[in-house]
Amino acid sequence: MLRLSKLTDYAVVVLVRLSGMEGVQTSPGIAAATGIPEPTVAKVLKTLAAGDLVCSQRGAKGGYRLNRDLSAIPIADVIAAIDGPIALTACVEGSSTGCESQGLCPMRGRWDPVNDAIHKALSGITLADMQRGLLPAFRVPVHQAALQPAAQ
Amino acid sequence: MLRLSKLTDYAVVVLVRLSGMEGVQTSPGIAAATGIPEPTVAKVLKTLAAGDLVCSQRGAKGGYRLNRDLSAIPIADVIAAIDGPIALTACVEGSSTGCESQGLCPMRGRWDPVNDAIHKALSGITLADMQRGLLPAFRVPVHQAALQPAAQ
DNA sequence: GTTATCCGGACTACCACAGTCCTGATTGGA
DNA sequence: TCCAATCAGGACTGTGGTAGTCCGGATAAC
Ligand code: FES
Ligand code: FES
Repeated sequence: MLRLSKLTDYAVVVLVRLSGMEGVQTSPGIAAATGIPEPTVAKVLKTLAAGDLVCSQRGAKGGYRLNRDLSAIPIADVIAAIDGPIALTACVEGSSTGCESQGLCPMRGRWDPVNDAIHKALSGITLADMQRGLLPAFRVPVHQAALQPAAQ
Repeated sequence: MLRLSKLTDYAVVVLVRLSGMEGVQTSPGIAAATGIPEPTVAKVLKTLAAGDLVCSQRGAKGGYRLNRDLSAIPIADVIAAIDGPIALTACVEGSSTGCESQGLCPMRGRWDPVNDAIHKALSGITLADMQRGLLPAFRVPVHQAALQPAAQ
């Protein structure tokens, strides 16, 4: 299904929420604002901090703050921070678990360009792009029939 | 990691192998030629047949045969046949498990353009492209046009 | 000193995937 | 006619990664 982890979805929500305020925001505050469980928000934020997407301030009155503007954060960075480097298959470079049939597989290295294409695609969309159209989202009725991916 | 299943990798290998010969080929034959375990090859072929990528001939002297040329099979089709419809997150259309916070999540529907961009990228690369290693490197359609969920 | 917050990790439950195998249905040939 | 080869479709199990939670410790404001 080519699906990315749910944590990445949360990360986008959290990052967009972080961009709204100027000062630092705490994990419980973001959890309350987004509806995501608090421990999960903390986990996401810690991972994002490790990926240099947000910076943290410890101690009382501490919290998290965006490191760059939303328009400077491509989705590829979020995915890489949460899910690790983008590696479609076990055979592309950068994958931890090497492929066992690298010696005789005729497709060796063939996935690399595909992987690169996806990476480029995800690097071309920033969080600011995703945020666009966010305003009416609160009152939009439940409606998901915009796309029909089963048209292959 | 945005990884797709290993079965999809096998499927590409199997399909490329199928394109080499003219007549039908059996599961054990392909397994021997590719080094992939025979039951796995059979499973992949059955799934590909269900997706109309290959056609099968039952009985003695039976086997599998490509339904279209490699250049007419985009990778998106292979992924869709093996891994199901491309759905990055649980919130995009086509996902089986709906998102539980659809009612109040501000990011609802925001992943659809991203998903569509990936789908377009994968539809622009065919198996023939992968076989040759020559890729239309700049056919990655991720620009402003891809962000409008009007196409497809 | 106390309190609020982040840090880093360990921990478990769960589910999708990978891989195998079995029982039929179909077809060609002996 | 009967048999052998082959696909069809599912059931089955082990494994690995993900989701989510929790704890003790470090840090900084008050
Ligand atoms: S399957 Fe890994 S190199 Fe081909
Ligand atoms: S997390 Fe599913 S709609 Fe936002």
